[in-house]
Amino acid sequence: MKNSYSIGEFSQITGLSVKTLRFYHEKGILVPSSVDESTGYRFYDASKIEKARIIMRLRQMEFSIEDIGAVLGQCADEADILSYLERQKNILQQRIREDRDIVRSLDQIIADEKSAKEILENGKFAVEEKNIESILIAGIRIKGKYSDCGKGFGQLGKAVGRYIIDKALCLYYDGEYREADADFEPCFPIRKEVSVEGVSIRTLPACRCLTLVHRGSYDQLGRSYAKILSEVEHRKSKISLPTREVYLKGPGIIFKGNPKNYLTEIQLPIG
Amino acid sequence: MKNSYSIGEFSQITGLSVKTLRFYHEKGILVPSSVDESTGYRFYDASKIEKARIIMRLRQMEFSIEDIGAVLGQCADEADILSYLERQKNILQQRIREDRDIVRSLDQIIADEKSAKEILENGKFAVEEKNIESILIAGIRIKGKYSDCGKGFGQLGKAVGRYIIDKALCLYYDGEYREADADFEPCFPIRKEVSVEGVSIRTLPACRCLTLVHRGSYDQLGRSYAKILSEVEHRKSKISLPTREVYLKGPGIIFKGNPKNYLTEIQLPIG
DNA sequence: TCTTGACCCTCCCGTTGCGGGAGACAATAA
DNA sequence: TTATTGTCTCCCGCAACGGGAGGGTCAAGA
Repeated sequence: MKNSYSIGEFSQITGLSVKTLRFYHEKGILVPSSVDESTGYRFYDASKIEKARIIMRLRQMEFSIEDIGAVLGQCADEADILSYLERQKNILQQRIREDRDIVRSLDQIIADEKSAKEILENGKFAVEEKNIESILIAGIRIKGKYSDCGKGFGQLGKAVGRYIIDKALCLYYDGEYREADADFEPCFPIRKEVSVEGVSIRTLPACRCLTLVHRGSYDQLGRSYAKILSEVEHRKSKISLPTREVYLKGPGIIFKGNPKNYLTEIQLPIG
Repeated sequence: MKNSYSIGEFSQITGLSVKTLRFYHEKGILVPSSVDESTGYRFYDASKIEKARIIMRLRQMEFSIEDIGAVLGQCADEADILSYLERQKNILQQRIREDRDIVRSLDQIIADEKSAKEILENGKFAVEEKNIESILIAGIRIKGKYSDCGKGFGQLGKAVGRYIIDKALCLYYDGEYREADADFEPCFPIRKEVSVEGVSIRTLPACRCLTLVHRGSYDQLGRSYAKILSEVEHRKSKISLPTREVYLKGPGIIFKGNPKNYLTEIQLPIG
């Protein structure tokens, strides 16, 4: 058992690369026991093995070199570094929270795209009668032009973005198309009741609906309305307000995409 | 509404810093609509605003510049980038897992240190009679020298490290001190039954014990044993095997610390 | 028309924790 | 003695910018 190791041997022993050892020397956190003055060769003794182990442990816990320097300078016992440990823990927990938020958005986008793809491939694009379940929603009621709809979704996103669990929809309180003074309500299904100024949170009741999935840009929606309304007339059903549009696939969060592939489900509650 | 913005105006509009815009230009992911040949001034038109927004969204999701370049080159719709999104999600989930593991270790160390501090300050260091609850443990039984104990803990750490929920302990199956051929079992309390080759997983039954917390290095343990055994004799109690030592504070995960502050609870089960 | 201040340009350095490689000595083996 | 490792220092690169130097450009007021 020697008590003086060259940098290569010490690297073998500790598992730290030669480069890393030189770097730690430069940073002053793991200084060789001796350095040959003429050759500059570094030599480490056994006591440095323990120190190297400490540094590795701290690095595994994502401590910065600077922090490790401070810790090694001040502490000899774990009790001394409690504050450092807690700070590190907070930093990591913060990063976990951020990463989780991102993963949630990614999941949302992925799920949305997959279901849209499903519909595009297997959808019938015909009038159907369905039961719609009740959902908890957040909405902002607007009287004005349909083009203000986007603003409503923007506000909603800021207000309850964290709680959205499904695709955007819009409620229409007029029985007919209106160029101006339309009465409608952009909504998001949410997973939790929260109270936000100016946002209505409530449960939309279950209902039986005639539905039709419209494929294409929004200015072509009229055609699909014509189709579904002719079916309503044929059945002599009565529509109750508000009617709904569910935006199965619209301009995405990242890309606007091609309007030809937009999917919108028209839902008309009947009797 | 102009349709040509200087880099400063465009920076105001998009919220991206001038430096960042120049950087994105250099990387080729957000190229100005025109560059004045003589002055080098960059000019952006309205179409770039949307592109800037896309880039910001992707950056928020921690996509690298390189990936963003690839995405922008190949895709125009979210459906096209599903694979990228999933890859990104996996990367983030992996990081979350790693961070969580670190946080767990940190928590463990913090909790251990705090409870050790508590004992150091308020401990009685006298023989006490206590009820010990049953615990699920993982152990490796060893016949040899007490100094092999550390190896056992090492193996256990590798085998069930993820499931450890409390301080290390050791069971002693000999009624007396043995220099060689000692029969003992290093153990960790664990939170989950797992099966590992060579590791015994079982529930240690509850029992009533005489206990004494020893403060100091392990080679001084004999004194505390003398103290507690004299109490046993005084009470005329009978000790049942195995006896236990719980390592309340020993050489830490990071620092070895000062042996004078080590804390070891001796537990002798009585009739 | 001149000046002033705001704006823009390029180029270089710094960040973190190393890894890769060049060119030059040093130590060891055949 | 030579060949092969081992080691040294110095420099560049990474990712995604931020800071600053030193210099040219633009629009408005005097």
